[in-house]
Amino acid sequence: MAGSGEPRWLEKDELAAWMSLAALTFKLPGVLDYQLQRDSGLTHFEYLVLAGLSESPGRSRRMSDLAGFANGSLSRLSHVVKRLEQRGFVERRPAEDDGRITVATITDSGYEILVAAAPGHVATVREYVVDALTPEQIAQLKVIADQILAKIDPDKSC
Amino acid sequence: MAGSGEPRWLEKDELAAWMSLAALTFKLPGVLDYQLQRDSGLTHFEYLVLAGLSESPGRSRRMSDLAGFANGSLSRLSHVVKRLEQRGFVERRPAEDDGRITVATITDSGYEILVAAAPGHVATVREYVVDALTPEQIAQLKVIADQILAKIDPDKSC
DNA sequence: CCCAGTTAGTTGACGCTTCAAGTCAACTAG
DNA sequence: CTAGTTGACTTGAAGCGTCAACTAACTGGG
Repeated sequence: MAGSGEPRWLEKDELAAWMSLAALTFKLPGVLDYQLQRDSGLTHFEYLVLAGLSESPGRSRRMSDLAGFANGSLSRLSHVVKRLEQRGFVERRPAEDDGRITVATITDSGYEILVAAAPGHVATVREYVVDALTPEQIAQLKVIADQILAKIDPDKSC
Repeated sequence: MAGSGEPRWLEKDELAAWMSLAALTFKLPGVLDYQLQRDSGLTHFEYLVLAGLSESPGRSRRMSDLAGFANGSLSRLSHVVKRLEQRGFVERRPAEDDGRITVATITDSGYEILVAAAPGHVATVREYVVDALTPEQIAQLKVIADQILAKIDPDKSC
């Protein structure tokens, strides 16, 4: 698909909204990563991985789950978890009942890093996103983002 | 900043909206890049660079301008333009009046690539973003994104 | 049982982005 | 006019993500 004939061009306001969204997807990750990296030595993705583990039963989660939670590919997660393991923030071991499955667990030192990183990260999210919007806009944003996400992967119902 | 005392935690719905937006900023770029790469051998950033040049007077623009337009750092742009130049899609030369300035120009072959890429790209934007939303939501999205962007770089008024 | 097929995860190479350092041109004060 | 500073890029190295290939473990039909 995506190439047959002449697709409907974007209206002026559609284009403007898209350009704003595109700018956002380029710039927001940079802001988040910069703050986390500077203050805690973590990327946003690493933060999400640690956060995902910390709020799971037994502070553990299988790789595929975690990848879904952190919005990344399994391959990406595998690389990241290897590095986090080398830094002593997580551990990995195969599941007992199914040897194909790898279960990652956050360590105490990983948990400490996460707890130390959280306030600054939350403050940044607040500063750039939440406090920039009205409560009504926050509600709108969630609906909008979820509708787009539903198009991207239709299954993963949240 | 971003670390003094105990910052206000996120409310449940604030957190939910943020997680949706975060998921979006992780996944949307992948979708866009994938389509453009597969169908035209371009990244979204490269596409924006070519598009920015094509709609500028003389099909030319100085590097800093272009970096701002394409939402990237000057360094990133410099690398990308070098590669695009090697592929024959753009040319570079110093400005006549100020030798520090580099002016990039899209070539005919670059323009062809862009024109060939555009329909598929627009169709993708339509499929995943524009058609997922109501006209009202599109208007909301623009306002929301612009407000967040204004926090990120307060000067760059559009 | 056993082998083909599927599922889960890992790995290495390659390309891209970032960061810090470097270049060169243009002001600017003495 | 020249020494120092600022501005506009460019460059190289280092780190991260993606893709394709690979390994290992389970599953299911014959």
